[in-house]
Formats: sequence, C-alpha cells, structure tokens
Amino acid sequence: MVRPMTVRVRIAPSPTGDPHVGTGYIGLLNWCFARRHGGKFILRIEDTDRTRCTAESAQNIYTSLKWLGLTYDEGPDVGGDRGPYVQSERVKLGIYKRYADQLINQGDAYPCFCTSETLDGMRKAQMAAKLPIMYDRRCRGLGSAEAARRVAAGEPHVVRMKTPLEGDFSYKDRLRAKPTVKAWADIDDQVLLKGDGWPTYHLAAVVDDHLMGITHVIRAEEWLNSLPKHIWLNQHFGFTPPEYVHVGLLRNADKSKISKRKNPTSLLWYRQQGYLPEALLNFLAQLGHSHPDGIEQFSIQDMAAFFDLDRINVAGPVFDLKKLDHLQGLWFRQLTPERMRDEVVRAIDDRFAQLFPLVRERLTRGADFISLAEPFYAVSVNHRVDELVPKGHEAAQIRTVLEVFAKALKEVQAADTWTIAATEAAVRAACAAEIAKAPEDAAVAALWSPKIAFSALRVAVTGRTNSPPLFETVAAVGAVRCLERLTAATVRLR
RNA sequence: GCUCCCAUCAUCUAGAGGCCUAGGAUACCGGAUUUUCAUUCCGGCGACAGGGGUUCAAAUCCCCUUGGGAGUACCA
Repeated sequence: MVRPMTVRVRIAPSPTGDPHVGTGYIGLLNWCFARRHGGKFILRIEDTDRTRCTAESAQNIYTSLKWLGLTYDEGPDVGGDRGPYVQSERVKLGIYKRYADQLINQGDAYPCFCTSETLDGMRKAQMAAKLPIMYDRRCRGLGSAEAARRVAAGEPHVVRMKTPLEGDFSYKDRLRAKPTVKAWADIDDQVLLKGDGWPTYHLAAVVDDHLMGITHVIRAEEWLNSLPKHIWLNQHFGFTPPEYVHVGLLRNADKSKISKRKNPTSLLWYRQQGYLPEALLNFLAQLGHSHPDGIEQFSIQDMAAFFDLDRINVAGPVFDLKKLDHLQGLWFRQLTPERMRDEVVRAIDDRFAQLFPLVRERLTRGADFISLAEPFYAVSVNHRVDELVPKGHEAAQIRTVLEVFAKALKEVQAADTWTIAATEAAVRAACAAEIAKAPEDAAVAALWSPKIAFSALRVAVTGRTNSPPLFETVAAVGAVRCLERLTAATVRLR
C-alpha cells in the first residue's frame, strides 16, 4: 500500500500590470485540487523580469486573491517554511545561479556569448529560408576551457541548456488521451540564466517547484510546448518531477487567447464593477468543468468537495460575460438585506472619491450626485441619434469619427496607460491625422474640430450632451466601458 | 514557415459503444404572473465539422481532411 503523498500545488503569477482573471481561473483550479485532497495551496511571485514587474502589481495579486477567497497556505505575505516565496528574493540568495552552475559543471549547460543583434539576424535568416526558428547553437561548440576563460574575463553571456540533439520526448498528460511526443531536435537550447544573471522562467519555476515540494503543476496550455524543457531540467538536476497538467486557455469570442483588448481581464475591474466574488468564481468554475449533478449555482466550498481534475475539458472555453451576469444576478438577489445594503453602499463609495471632484462644482443639492454621476456607475448608456450627430453633419460622418476614436483609444488601453493625458493625446492626434489627410478641405477640418468631434465623443461615452470635462470623463469611465459605449454608439448610427 | 494541442447548439457544458430521434444552462424569441419594470414560471429556436474505417451497434474507438488555438524571446 503506497502512502498517498501530500498534495502541494501553487500558482505562480508574474506581477506585471493588473491581476489577471486567468490567474483567478488557474488559482481556482489549484485551490480546489488542494482542498479536495487535503493538500496545500501556495502562492509564489515570479518577478524575474526586472523591467516589467512592480511591487504594486504584486500587492494587487494578494488583495485580489483574498477578495476572491482563494486563500493560500503559504505565500509572500503569509509566510511558510519553504520561502521566500518571491523569486527576486531567491535570486539574492543565489539559488538559481547555484543550479545553473551545477548544470555547467555536469556538461549539461553552456555559456553563450551571442549578442541580441546576432540572434536577431539569425532569426531573420531562418524566417526567410522558412526554417524552424531556433538558436543555431554556435556557442555550444566552444571548448569549456575557452568558455570559462571568456566568462572569467567578464564577457557578457547567458547560460543555455544543452538540449539533446536526437531522440524523442514523450509525456502523458492525464487530461489527454495520447502522450505528447516531440522530437528533441525541435527543441531549442533554452536560455536559463539571462545576461544580468537572473533566471528565466524555465529555470526558476523548475527549481522552485522542487524546492517548495510541489507535487502537481496545474497550469495553462500555453506551457505545453515548453514541457520537455521542464522535464529535462528536473531530470538533470536529479529531481523527481511534479506531475504536469495542462488545462485549456480562456478565450475571447473569436477564440484567441483572452486579452484585455477584447475582454475585461483585470480582477480589479470585476470588483470595481460590483461583481461578487462568489459569482465570478462560480462562473470560472464552469469553464472546462461542471457540477456532476448539473447544478449551476454553487460555491467554491461545494466545488472543493466534488472537484475532479480528471474531468477537466481541455478545449479552451470562450469567456462570456453574459453568463457571468446571470450568475451575478442569482448571487446578488440572494444576499441578505444587510449584505446587499453593504454592497450598494460600497459600490457607490468605492468610486466616490474619484467622481466627486468631477461633479462637485455642478452640484446644487447632495442628491444631485446620483444623476450627475449616473453615467460613471451605469453598465451601459442609451444613445440618441439626434444628440450623437451634431447639426449639419451626417450619421455616417460621426460614425467614422467614433470608429477612429475607438481605434486610437484601444491603443491606449493596450498600452495600459488609460489616463486623462494619454486619452486626450490619442484623440487629438487622431483628429490631427485626419485633418492632415485633406489639409485644404474646410469640411473635414470642421468635422474633426473639437466642437464637433469631441461633442460626438462625449455623447457616445456618457449618453448625454452635458458632462464633466471630456477627458476626465473618459478616464473615469474606464477603458472597458468607454470602448463598449463607443462601439454601441457606432452600431446605433448604422 | 516550423512544432505541438484541440474539435457536441451562438456561448458554457452533460455525454467515457447501446439509456441519445443528444440532456441542462446562458443568450435570443414567445406566453403566464407582476398596476410598469425586474424577478419567477412555462414553452420555442438551436449542435455531434466533413469523409473513411472498426463494431450487431459510434457523439463516444482508429485514420485522413478541414477548422481553430498555442508556442516559436536574455516575457512569463
């Protein structure tokens, strides 16, 4: 009789940008698996990309996970005996360097002195020749003595793994009928240690999963392609690999990997919009998994009782807010009057400090706040065609204006810089570009003037002809809702 | 381009060879209840991607095609 091992699972988000709904999804799966099997659920912060990670973002991950109720047994802000749980701190302890050195000493990894320019050139040539794009291993041929001498001389370098040159790799994922098989020849000599001495994801994750005693790595399918590298690393370090399980990726309506341009992906957004954690979790729980009795509404505590890793559907589910809204309605209406009241107050209060300065000078009585701030709280607004289209202009013209603005603002959203200044700059630049296309045309200049074009934008975003200053309004309404309304307005003008 | 993964209603899914003329939920459309609206209830629309096998029997197993997705970074 084999003694069952204690399950230890983790999520390992990277603190870049807003806390992601995908982190919530994978977190839920891991949380349920741990709870179902009486194991531990661990949070590890993977901040090895020094240019993109921020402390604020890490903080948002902690608060979002707590908001959702996905409590972790070990993590940066809760401690645990396998810490530290933040990789940048582990870098300082020299952990990854030590393992990289082990591989070099074993002859399983080598220093590479190629510059990013030579690498770029190589990739371009491979692309032109329609060859697989991968490192040509030129530094692998360097003698170890020469390599060591150049490293000692301080020459900039990375450390790459010596991927096998032939043979096949095979791994049976429990969610797939057949084993994943790949030819080693197709697998790149992955960079393990970057030029700055920090580890890449692959090295850091494998080392930490082992050191933290992780038994099952339940992660998104985007990692399936690098699985051979991870198994290889485990083997060459002498580790017993955890079981790797890959689940489907959350998708946009067009089936592409979920992205903020096409869906609200920030957990912060869901909270700000008044979604209940119970509802969001319930929704996420039905993506790729279902209640065995077909019950639609259930809590994560219920889910922990019936969760079955083997029943996960690996086809990536489309993320559909309509279904979330339905669940949200069910959960919200079942709230006790006390808790519902708290939610109402919180919904208003959370945005009060942000909105109050915008409406203050327009108030006559306290209660006016409700009507003035309504477009900021509303899920959607109604557009009147006669308000959208200024006198003397055609609906088609205004539709074009709004489409151009939407395109420009989507760029701002994608760049994660949704501020008063950035949205204004983008819209003004768009106007200038349109006017520049027909410098002599007075009608074009009139259409793209602030008076006309901005008026259309205001109505599109607020559903009204009057509002606080335009770009303060655009910024406060937020990227997701703003873009939704722009789209709705253009549809209205069709 | 190359490598890998996936494939049931518009969407989320049930279905692990006969219980399937494919079940549930969302959305949508109707009807009932509600002085309105929302809720709730009832009904409707609606899918096994295609083609070959295997089998007495295939949504379920195998193969091919097609379609979709991901990866291809000194990002994770």
